Amino acid sequence: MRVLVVEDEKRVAAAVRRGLEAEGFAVDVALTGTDGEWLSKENAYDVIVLDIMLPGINGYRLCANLRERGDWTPVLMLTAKDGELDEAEALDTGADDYLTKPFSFVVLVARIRALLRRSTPSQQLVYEAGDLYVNPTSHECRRGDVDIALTAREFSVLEFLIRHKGEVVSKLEILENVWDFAFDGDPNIVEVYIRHLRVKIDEPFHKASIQTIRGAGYRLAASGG
Amino acid sequence: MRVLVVEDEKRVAAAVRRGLEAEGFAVDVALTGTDGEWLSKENAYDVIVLDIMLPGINGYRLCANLRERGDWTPVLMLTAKDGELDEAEALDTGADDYLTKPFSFVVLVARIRALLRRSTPSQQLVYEAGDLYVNPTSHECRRGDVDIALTAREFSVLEFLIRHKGEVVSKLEILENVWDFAFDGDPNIVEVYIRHLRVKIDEPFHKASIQTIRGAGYRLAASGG
DNA sequence: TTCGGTTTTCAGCCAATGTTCAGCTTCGAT
DNA sequence: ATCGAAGCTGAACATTGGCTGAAAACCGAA
Repeated sequence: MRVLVVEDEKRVAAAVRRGLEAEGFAVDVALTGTDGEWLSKENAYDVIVLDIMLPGINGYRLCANLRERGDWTPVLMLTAKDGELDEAEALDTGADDYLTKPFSFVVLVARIRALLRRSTPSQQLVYEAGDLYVNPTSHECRRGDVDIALTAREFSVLEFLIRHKGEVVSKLEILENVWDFAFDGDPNIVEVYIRHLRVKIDEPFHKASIQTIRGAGYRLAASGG
Repeated sequence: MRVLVVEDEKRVAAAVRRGLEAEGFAVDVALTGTDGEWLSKENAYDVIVLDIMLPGINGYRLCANLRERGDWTPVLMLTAKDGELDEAEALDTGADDYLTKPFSFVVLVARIRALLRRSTPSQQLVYEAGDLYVNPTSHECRRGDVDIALTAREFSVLEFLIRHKGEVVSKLEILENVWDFAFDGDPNIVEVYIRHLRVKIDEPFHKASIQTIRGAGYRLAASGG
């Protein structure tokens, strides 16, 4: 799967690239609208991630140009928090979805997958570890056949853990992937959410699927604890 | 795998080179930012390790220049303990990760591997020596099919030994690789940890996989003792 | 605006881990 | 057989990392 990222803030570009590559996408980055336009003509991408504010050609135009020449590659627009983007305008120019900065990897990847699913149906992702079941698409979580209600954050943390089941993931990795990459609060928050998850998905079932590896991080037992 | 190390403190540069070569990387070292820039243009590296404070072009600039010309080789930034690096700034210029001095080889190598894994997913490393099994990714250790719980330090020491199974490794090497560069405590600590490991991975199984080579160091039997 | 749920901060606590140390044992050279 | 160096060991001590409950801040819906 090839993704083109057009984004001038290097930091965001690098972060997005990292996140997507970790997911197994092949990523090209363009730092200006002009480069982006050129790359999009040269290559066939499966998705284009497009910032609005760009040197050279801006995101709206670039997207409009694509559609103009009959290129219907799914486009995901990125936009700063306030104003800047008029949702209507984005969708008018032919974008398929948009995302407000700052956002977390988990959300970004989810949106991209959603776009891909539209163009290439099939393969809906669900994760399992033992009798633990997590479906990001429908936002469902179950242990055996007991439904478990999770808040958005709790869900993201669990999703990240289960995607890496059996591996140790450090608190920092969790923080970087689940929170905005701009997040600079107390890393203790990860511990707090681990606790919430344990209370919801482990303790009632007398399980211990979330293990602490002191000095290294946490690990979700691949077999469900 | 080719690594470029740009670092002006000769001592650190030499240490890093040694450590990485021992890991099987091909290492080029540049002592100034200018040299580093030139080398990075001439050759295709898999990772670049970049100090911030450099004569000639500094680390930030060098990294920014790379990205500017569309080179997205993973960059790991090195930084002195306090101030100097603003994490945000490092990531702004397009670095993929950063590491605060002093750091240990094991950590450095782990970070580099993590970066490589992002660009080339899959291949998770596990080590074996006879019936002894060590998996750094999941932080698991097993003798036969008995799980063994190790602390972070113990694990690092064992990881180092098993990566060099069959070879004699000196106490100093262990110290330099597992502890921080700057560690200046009692070298006896290595003996202490060897003891801990023997108690956990050998004695219960009536094995003697960690052998003492008097006057030279230790050796983990390649056949598992 | 108020309210309830969610997210985040905070501070104290506890236990696991890391480190030092001093005395002991083993080894090998003489 | 003796001696010194190297290594072993158990215990004491210091430090850190992680846990937890509660309070504060935040946010969106009514």
